[in-house]
Amino acid sequence: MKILLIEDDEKIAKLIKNGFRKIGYRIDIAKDGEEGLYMAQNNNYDVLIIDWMLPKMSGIEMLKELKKTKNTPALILTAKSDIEDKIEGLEVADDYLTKPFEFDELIARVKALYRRSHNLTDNILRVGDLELNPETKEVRRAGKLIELTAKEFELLKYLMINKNKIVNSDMIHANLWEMNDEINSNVINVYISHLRKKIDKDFDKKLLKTYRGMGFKLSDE
Amino acid sequence: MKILLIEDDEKIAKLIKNGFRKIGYRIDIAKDGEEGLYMAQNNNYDVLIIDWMLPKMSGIEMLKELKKTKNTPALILTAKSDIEDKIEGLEVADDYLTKPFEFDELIARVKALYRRSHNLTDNILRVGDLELNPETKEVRRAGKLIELTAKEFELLKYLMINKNKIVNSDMIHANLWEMNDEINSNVINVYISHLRKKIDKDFDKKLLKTYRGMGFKLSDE
DNA sequence: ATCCTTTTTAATTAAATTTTAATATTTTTA
DNA sequence: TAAAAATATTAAAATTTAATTAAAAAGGAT
Repeated sequence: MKILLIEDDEKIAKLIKNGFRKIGYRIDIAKDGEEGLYMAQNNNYDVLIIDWMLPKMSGIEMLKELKKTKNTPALILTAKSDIEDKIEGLEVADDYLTKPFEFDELIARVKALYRRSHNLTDNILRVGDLELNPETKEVRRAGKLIELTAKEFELLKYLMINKNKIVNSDMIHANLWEMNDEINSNVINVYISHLRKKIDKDFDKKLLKTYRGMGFKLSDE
Repeated sequence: MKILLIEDDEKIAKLIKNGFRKIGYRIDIAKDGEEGLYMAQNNNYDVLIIDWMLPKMSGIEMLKELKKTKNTPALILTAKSDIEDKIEGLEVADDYLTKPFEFDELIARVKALYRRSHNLTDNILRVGDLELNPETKEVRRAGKLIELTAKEFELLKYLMINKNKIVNSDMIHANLWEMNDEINSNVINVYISHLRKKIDKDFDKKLLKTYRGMGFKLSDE
């Protein structure tokens, strides 16, 4: 999951970023409304978290502008005092949360937004006899539990969401690593290799295939 | 997809070139405005990427000149400082990007320009019962999945985009190979042969025909 | 701080695609 | 009909790309 946080207060930004990193989410940060708008327009984030009060362009303005062209789900952060008189602005947002808030609640709401927009109703992802439960983070093949590390899990989830599609390294990179992570090694190949060892090695039917010069595809055909 | 990059800084040029090669795009490089203009006028590129500051002729001048005769979509690269006072020049460009930029973003914008100019809405290409999905990179004939290598896929895509038209080896070469790749062999014939084996051999109706002295045509007539 | 696990890098090995080149086939035309 | 020209096919060489492995670095947990 890729999140864009638009928040001018560096401390809060860092705090939220670290919180989401702990649970394996990738997060980019924009420092004002304009930058946020630009980044949101030019990337495909799963969810936006936007502070109401921002330099250059308020969160609401920014979001109104964005929604003209793109429908990334967004959660607005507001102070209680703001909200009382200006509720109307919140209609563009998909959800909002008043500060101060519990971090767990922020996570829960972001997850909910993600699910809503991808219309995953807590659904288990399936490819052949391989199952992945995004909620419990359980992965099974032919009923047998498979243990994956966080990155392996994210990679598999990405491949499952894009099942039957060839996805190339750039797409994987854009989804599993943060924007400014330069990767000039073969991490992705290494993870593909690890994943194969865990999900395909002990089974006859291989689900994860390489398409040379094009990418990788997870499918049951 | 064929791109012309006009950039005098060799390092940056190489970087961009490699980035696009990774995702299977062909890219030629011009080192100054004049050379760029010449190459853009005399070839059919899908997209131009032009550095603003260039020896001999600035990117903007060059583009203004080009647009008199040809409407290749162009993206201008600028330093942030340039842009503030000279916005007016940017009107000739179809898009611009300020340095430093994220490579992913450049790719996304180039793709967007390409789609816009070709008004492609990511549609599945069809010729008779042969289908090619550029999104998933799936090729099927009569519903049956056909596996192609990267080059075979690109060739087929090119033929499908130009369905019912005779395309000759030079056109194919210009689109699937880089300009300075000298090919003095029969690669294209070899690929045509491979392609026939995969898409026509097992079927009665042959879709890919040779027109002696003229080229090849993919059609269902 | 230390240990353990995960992530990333780097080097090696393996494999498939791409290209070349030689040969065969088909079509044209003299 | 035979020779020449153009295209097809095939197999091998060259190149590129991916897989694997091991080690280093980074991150967490105790």
